[in-house]
Amino acid sequence: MFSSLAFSSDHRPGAPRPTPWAAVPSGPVLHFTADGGIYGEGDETRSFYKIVSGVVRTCKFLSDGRRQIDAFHVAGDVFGFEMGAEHRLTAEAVTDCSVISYRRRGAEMSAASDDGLARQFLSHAMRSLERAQEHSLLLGRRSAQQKLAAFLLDLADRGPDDDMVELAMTRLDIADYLGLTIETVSRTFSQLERDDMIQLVSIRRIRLKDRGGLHALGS
Amino acid sequence: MFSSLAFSSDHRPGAPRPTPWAAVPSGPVLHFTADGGIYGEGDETRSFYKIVSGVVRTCKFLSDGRRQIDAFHVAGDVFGFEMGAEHRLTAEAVTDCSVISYRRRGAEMSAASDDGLARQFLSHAMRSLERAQEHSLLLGRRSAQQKLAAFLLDLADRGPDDDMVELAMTRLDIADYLGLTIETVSRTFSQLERDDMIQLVSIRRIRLKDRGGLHALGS
DNA sequence: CGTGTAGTTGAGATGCGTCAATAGTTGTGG
DNA sequence: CCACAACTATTGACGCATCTCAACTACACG
Repeated sequence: MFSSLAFSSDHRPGAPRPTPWAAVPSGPVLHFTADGGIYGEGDETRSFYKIVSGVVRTCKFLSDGRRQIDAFHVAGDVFGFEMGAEHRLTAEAVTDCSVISYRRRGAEMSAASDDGLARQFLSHAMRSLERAQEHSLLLGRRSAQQKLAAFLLDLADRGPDDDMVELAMTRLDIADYLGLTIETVSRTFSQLERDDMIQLVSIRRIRLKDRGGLHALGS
Repeated sequence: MFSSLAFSSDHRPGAPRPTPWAAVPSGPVLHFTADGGIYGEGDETRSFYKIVSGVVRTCKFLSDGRRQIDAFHVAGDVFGFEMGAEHRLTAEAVTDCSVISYRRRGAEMSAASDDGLARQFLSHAMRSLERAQEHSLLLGRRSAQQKLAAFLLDLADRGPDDDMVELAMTRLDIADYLGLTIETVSRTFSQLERDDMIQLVSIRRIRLKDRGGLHALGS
């Protein structure tokens, strides 16, 4: 099953969402423009963040410039929470976005006195772990078609319309998330359209015409 | 850097290790023989485990029988700790091994009253997450040579001898961990030997002849 | 209406998978 | 100690999925 695909949100439209980190003193709301950097690998972990609006990617880079995107984060998601002194990933805005920043020190002190908060952090970490493990299965053992199908189904599940997907990210982002090249992503979209499983309505809009078929690809 | 490769232990020989989960009431020590199942995906999470001796793998299966090994766990490592009611992975003994089982209920109750314990769980989850993310980078963006080189260097780092690696697992296990086939693993070992970077002393013993070269492969 | 960026498509190369044969290793029983 | 079976690993030949390089197209923005 492709229940998660290592996205960072369980948010479903209409589902009630607990107010996270209520006890953590929050900092200002920050705004970033598309492709703007939020923090880099190795930066000091002064804060972590919760998205108000927009999409954020967290990723790692190889020395040759290639990139592996770890996850896409959407409204309500928390990212950048670390135990160590440095961020292990880079965070960048995929679209224009607004995020609330929480002071790390504040969170740690709160956790020391607020047991429920420690629980929330743990719960968050375990959900992230689950997604990372699902993502490993996808990266290690799936074909390009299966990767794209799972990706689209996952996006559809969290969007408002079950059959229409709005892509916030470029083909390059998708490729770097799925461990492919942009050419393979593009060709595979075209192939899925020829197979009548999807319709490329516009460059950033995809209609799922055969969810059953897409799901079956990943058997 | 290949600092971790998603293995589950930071243990270095001789390094002091804190006694984890001291406040959790521990159950009996269990013994498993090589290739024995410890728990399966979907099993109720009654317990989690700490390894006394031996090696354990945690993995997921696809419907076609293919497997993605998530991590190899060695003495001192904790595995099987979950938030949900069911295990999301399968755990199997790679070698004969002994593990201490901890009752989940006990752990949760302790965490509710023991703040330090909640912290330890969080710390464990964050380390697992870090490894899973490193593993995703490896699976998504590395060649077979780079995967094997990183794997060997990681094993060497945690073994007693920096230049000699003892493989507890079969080629199939290695392949399923790195997202390859046994043939590719075997061929790549042979190629690395031809390139004078390693020596296949015996089927389960590999001498690293050029750590610098191996490291450089992953640039 | 040009210019730049993002996406698509094609042709060819290649790395890894698949299938198949061989070799080595381990365990068992005579 | 040897013979045999079963399992594990290696090697080769070949095919295919994906990557690479390159040309072309579509769209956004001045």
